[in-house]
Amino acid sequence: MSDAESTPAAPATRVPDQPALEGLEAKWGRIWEEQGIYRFDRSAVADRAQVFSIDTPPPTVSGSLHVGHVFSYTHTDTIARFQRMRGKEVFYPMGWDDNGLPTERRVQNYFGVRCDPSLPHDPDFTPPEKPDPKRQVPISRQNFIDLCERLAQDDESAFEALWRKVGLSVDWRLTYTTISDDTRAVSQRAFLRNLARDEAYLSEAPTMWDVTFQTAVAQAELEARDYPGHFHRVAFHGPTGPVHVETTRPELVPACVALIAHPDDARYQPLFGSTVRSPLFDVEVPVLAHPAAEPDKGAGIAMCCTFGDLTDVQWWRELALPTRTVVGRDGRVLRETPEWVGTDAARAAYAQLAGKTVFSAREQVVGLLRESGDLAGDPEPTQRKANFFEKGDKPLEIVSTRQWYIRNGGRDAGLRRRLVDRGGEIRWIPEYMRHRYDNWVGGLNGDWLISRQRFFGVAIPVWYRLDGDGEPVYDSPIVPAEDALPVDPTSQSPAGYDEDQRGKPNGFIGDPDVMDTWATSSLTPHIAGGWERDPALFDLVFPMDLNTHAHDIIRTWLFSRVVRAHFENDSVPWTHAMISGFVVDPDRKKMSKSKGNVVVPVDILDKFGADAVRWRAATARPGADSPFDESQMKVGRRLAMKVLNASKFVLGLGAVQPSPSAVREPVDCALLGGLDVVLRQATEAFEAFDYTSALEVTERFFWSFCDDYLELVKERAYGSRGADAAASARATLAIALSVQLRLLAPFLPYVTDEVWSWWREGSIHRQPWPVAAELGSAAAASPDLLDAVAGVLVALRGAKSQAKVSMRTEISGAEVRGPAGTLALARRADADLRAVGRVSGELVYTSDDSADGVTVDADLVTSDA
RNA sequence: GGGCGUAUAGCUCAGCGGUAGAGCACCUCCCUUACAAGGAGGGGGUCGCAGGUUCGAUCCCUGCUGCGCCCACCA
Repeated sequence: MSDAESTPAAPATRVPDQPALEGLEAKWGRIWEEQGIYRFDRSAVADRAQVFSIDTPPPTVSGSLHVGHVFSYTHTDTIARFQRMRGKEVFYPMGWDDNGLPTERRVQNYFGVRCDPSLPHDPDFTPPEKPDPKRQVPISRQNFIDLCERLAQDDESAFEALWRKVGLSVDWRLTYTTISDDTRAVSQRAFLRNLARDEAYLSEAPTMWDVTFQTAVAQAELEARDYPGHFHRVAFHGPTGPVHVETTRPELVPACVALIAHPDDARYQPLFGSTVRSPLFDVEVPVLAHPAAEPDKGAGIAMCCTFGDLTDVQWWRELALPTRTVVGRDGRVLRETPEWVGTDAARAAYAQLAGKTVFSAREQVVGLLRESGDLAGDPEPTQRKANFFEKGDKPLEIVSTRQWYIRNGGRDAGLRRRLVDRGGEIRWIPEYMRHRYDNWVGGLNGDWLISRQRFFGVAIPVWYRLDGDGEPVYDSPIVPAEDALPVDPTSQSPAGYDEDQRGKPNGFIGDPDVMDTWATSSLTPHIAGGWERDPALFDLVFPMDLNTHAHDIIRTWLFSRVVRAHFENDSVPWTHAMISGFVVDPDRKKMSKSKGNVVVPVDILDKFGADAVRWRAATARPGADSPFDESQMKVGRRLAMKVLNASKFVLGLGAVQPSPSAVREPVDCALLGGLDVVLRQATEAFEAFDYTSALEVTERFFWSFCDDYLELVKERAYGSRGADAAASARATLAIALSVQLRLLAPFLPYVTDEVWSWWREGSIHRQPWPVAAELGSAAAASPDLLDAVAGVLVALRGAKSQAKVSMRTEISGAEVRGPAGTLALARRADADLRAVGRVSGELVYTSDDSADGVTVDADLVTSDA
């Protein structure tokens, strides 16, 4: 068969005998880090056009990463790797969102402590050994913040380890956190600029308030949830008899400031302008008309309280109603009897509510109303929606507080329109995600509330003068110089004041609040890109090229960055937004801890390997939700294994020299012709951020390369038909392997770099993306020939399979029937076909243009024949 | 109630004016010296429903229905 001439020379390769996926992640993770494969090298960059910069979401480190995160970050990574191979210098930082409420909450549970800002700092404090969540130890603000930082660092290490395992090609030198000094300075600087331009302002107003965390929350953090309640038919005492309202919140009767019906509602028109008295509390309230009242809701007349819901706020504002607050910031009825509760009986009734939670107060009021005869009938159960803080578990109250806001168009149609237009400057992938943005921005009904009454966050960098009576002067805050940032106004004094003037008349106080974490993460392009810290860098990376995350944070993170870049840079923050779907459970339900259907990424990575998980992630198109299914991971694993085995085989054939000039056999030309098509399609898809199609087209080619082409030419590559024919096969195999490995590299970074290292120098991830020129003149060949040959090959195998014999079975001769065109092509590979089919005799080609495909009539040489 | 998406083989998804595709699962076969976490072959679909446009519709249009997500709905 093979003489000395045609036996492949010992290849200069380092192919292991038993290639395996195990261990690749540790091995390559280490090498990539040591060699700085993914480093952003600005010295290699002459201008902005050579950079591809990515704004990737800083995960909340106190939370947990789930498979959906792995998918979404992998999507980004495939693009990053493609762009890097295309010759771009990729700016791909990772951030950790470690400030804010989630970290505080985790610290409280983890260490069993709570923050009491009135306590002094204890430098020797150590957290309790056995945290008791029910009896949290009160500690000072500084001690609390120390614990937050400590725990965040642990969490960040764990997250980084996971991302490294996934194979994200981030430059880990660029990592930022949202609580670092640098970030706090950026966040405060941007805020001060907003303040100076009147884009940020302080205002006392009714605010959505979480009673558990005792902080204000923003519109974007609201979540409407079903909440069981009862309709109570309650009688107000009118001039001509009772006026019944229906309410789910009878405990707010003492907070009632008006009854309101629709101006056209004939039932109540006679009452407009008159007053009624509230039951139990005997407070006189007007009956008013307002178009927001809905005649077909409840009794058609509503009890307006300060504040039961956002409609109450609207009425209160538009009808200039008084404020009668009865629910405090702790979610309990105020202990002190309000001055508007006048009569002895009313005061006695109020006393029974004072200090109770709204829930207990409600029961109490219902009892009292029943006794007084002001409750008509029994309360009717109802399921209603109530607004919750997305991280909270009690319905929000509305309380009037002084808060900082950043304008976002919620109260300014012109600004709102400009921000919608900004959305139009961004290329959305998929396109329809733009609607989510438009809907959200178009539906805003208030500015962005950024202050939080919490501790572990970026301080609002302002102080307030105290007047001669020690009262704060809120309308002219004292601000620090930008070069003094970051500042902590609760421990540092403003310029021109001494610390001993803090809290004294004619002295100052620091703003005690911190900014919400979104107020800081809205600046990630600025934080990562070196805004005002490294202007040359910022010019190279901003506006960034790509933003990616799942669709749930379009309204928060995405929108807030658009707002900040609009104000600060008069620009979009990035030119492309690629939005991922969710990984949902097999029933297409959202994964959540409470449902117990969360898949832990580490488990799945350990079980199938990073390449397999990445493959599965890449099969989820942008925007599309993906049901989690382990059997899909197996397919990715099989592909990764196939890459190892097929490569080993190809290299073992001595196919190591990708020299296009040696390619002359028709089948070989056809293969490269087909690869040329694939190369173009994959490149085009990647350029359009369609990583799924890039993978699909590459993978389909790769499988047929393995199943058909490789089988077809292996005998020839061994030398069965002489040196030139062998050289043609080997050159083709080497070219095809080199190109396919690079096409697969963005998806399977571990196996492809492993295989690359067997025969080439350097990391595959720094190789140029393949181009048609590498294929030589064969690229122009039609792939049809290979398709025709594969058709005959399938028919030959089918004949054996149908006869239930081994594929090794010899065929003494066979008749191949099929369309003339197909047969003419197949004939050109007659020798290869006979070799792979083990046809000892002749293949007779009989044209039959009526045939659908190719069929084979084979004479099988069986042992017992 | 408004918006968006989606509906193709048991499952996950491609296709998108010209006689239905892939992978998984299933069935049959093959231990073949790259690969048994493999290989080969095969069965399986009136492309959600009803209209319309067209020579022709899974594909375009209209309506309906189911599912999912976002928003609104707290009297």
